Amino acid sequence: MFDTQDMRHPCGKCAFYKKSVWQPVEPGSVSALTRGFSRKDLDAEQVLFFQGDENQGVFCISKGLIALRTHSANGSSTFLKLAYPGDVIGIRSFLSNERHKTEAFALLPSRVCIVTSRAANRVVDGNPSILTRLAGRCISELDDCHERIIAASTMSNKQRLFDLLHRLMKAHGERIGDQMHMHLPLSRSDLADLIGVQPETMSRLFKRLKNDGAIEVSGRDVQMPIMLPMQYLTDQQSRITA
Amino acid sequence: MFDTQDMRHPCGKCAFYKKSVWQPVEPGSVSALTRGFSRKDLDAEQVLFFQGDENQGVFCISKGLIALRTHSANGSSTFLKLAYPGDVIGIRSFLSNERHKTEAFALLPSRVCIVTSRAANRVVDGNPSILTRLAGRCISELDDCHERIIAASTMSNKQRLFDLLHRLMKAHGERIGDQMHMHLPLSRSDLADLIGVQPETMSRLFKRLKNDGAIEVSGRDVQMPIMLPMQYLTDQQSRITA
DNA sequence: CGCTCAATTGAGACCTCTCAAGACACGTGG
DNA sequence: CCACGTGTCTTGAGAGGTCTCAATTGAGCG
Repeated sequence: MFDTQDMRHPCGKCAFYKKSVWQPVEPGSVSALTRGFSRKDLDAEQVLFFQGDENQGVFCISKGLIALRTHSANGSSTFLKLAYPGDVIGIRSFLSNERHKTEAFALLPSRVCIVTSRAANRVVDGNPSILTRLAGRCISELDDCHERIIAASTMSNKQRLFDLLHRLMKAHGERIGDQMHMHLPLSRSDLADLIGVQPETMSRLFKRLKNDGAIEVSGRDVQMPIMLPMQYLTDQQSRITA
Repeated sequence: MFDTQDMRHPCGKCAFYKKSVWQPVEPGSVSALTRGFSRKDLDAEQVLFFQGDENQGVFCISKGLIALRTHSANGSSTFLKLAYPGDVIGIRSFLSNERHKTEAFALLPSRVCIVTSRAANRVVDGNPSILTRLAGRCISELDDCHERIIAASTMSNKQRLFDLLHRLMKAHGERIGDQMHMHLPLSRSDLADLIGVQPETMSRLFKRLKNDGAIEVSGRDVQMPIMLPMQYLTDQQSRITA
C-alpha cells in the first residue's frame, strides 16, 4: 500500500497524487524526482512551449486549462487537445525524444508541475512501472483521438459542437435552477479550430443551436437545460442516462 | 550488439527482426516468448479479431494488409488504420487490458505473428525495455492520428483522397513507364469509410480527380504520373521533393 | 470620439448528403 | 447461350451545409 499523501514526494500534496504517473516510485527515486521538479504559474494566453521546441520535460497540469494546438504551413491551426488538471502533457515528445509538434498555451490562469526530461529519464530507469503508467496515458490519448476521428466522420458539425459545449459545461458549468451556465474559456475562432470549421461557420452553428432551443448564448456565456433534448444525445450519453 | 538474425528467437527469420518490439530480450525470455508464439495465415476478408473481443495477444504483421475499423451504433463504420508488414496491432487492448475497440480484418491474404498476452506480459516483466518500444509504437499511432485530424480539418476531401491514393500507390504500385499503376486493395465504400464520406461522394471524388487529369481509373485499377502536378502536393511531399 | 479586434451577417459558389434509378461485372441455373 | 439474380459502382436531382469574400455590428479602450 502507498500513502495517498506523502510529504517527501514532490506530488505529495497534490489532489491528483493517487493518479500521478510519478507514483509509486522507490524511495531512492524521490530525491532525483525532487531535484528535477518545479512548478510554473501561467497567465491566461501564456505559452508553455512552442511547436518546434525541444522537450524540456513532462508537464502535469495542477490547475487551470491548457490547450494544445498545431499551426500548419498554410496558416491554419487545429486544436488537438484540451488538457485539464490531472492530465499530463509532453509525453509524446518526451518518450520519442523529438521536438514538440504542438504548442501548449493556457486558456485560463494555470499552474503546471514540471519534471525535467533528465530527471524523468532517471526516475523511469529506476522504476519501470512508471513506463506502464506513461504508456497508459498514451493509450488514453489514442482513445480520445480515435473518438474524435469517428465523430468527425459520422456526426454533423452541429452535433459535434453541441457535444463539445456539453463537455465544456460539465467541466466549467454551474447549476442555476434547472439550467447549466458557463463562461466559455475559448473564443469563437478557437472553437472553430476545435471542430474544424471556419469562424463564420462556427457563428452560424451557434445560431442554429440557438434557434433549435438547444442552448442560450450571449457572448461567451452559454446556458443549456440540465435535461437534454433527445436528438442531441450522443450514443454514449444515452447509454449512460438510459 | 545484437544479431540481426537469431534462429533461437521466434522472430529470428523475420525481415522485420531488427525493428521488432520483441527484440532485444534477455536469453532467458526467449523460451517464454517461443512458448507463447504462433503464426496465422489469413485469407482476404478474413477477420483476425472482432470489436468487443477480449485481447488474445499482440499481433505483428508479417505479410499482407490488415485494416482496423470500428462499427458505430448507427450502422456506419470508420477505418482507423491500415496496418502493413512490420506494424504491430492489438497494443492498445493489450496495454490497457480492455476489449478490442476495433475490428481487424485482412484486405489481402496475410500472415500475422501472435504473442499471447500471457507470454507478452511475462516477457515485458523481464525486459522493461520492451515497454519502451511498445510505447514508441503508441506514439507513432498517436502521430498518425494527429496527422489525420489535422488533415481532416484543413484539407478538402478531394485532396485527402489524392493523398490516400498516393500513399497506397507507394505501398502497392509498380512503375510502368512514367506512370505508377496499382490494383486497389479496397472497395469504394471502404475508401469512403477511410476518408469519412458517403460512397456516392467517393464515386464523385474519383470522377473529379479523373477530370482533373490527376489519376486514371478503371474499376480498382489506378494510374497516376510519377511527377505529381503542383496543386496535389502536400506540404510534406513538397518539402521532400524540394 | 475613433481605433481595434471579435463576432455576426449576407450573397453566391461549391460541396456533400440522401434517396432513387441506372450501369456493370460476375455468378448460377435454365 | 441467355436470362436472372446479386453486389458494386455510378449517375441524377434536390435539399441542405460549408466556404470565401465582403460588409456590418458590437465591445472594450485610449
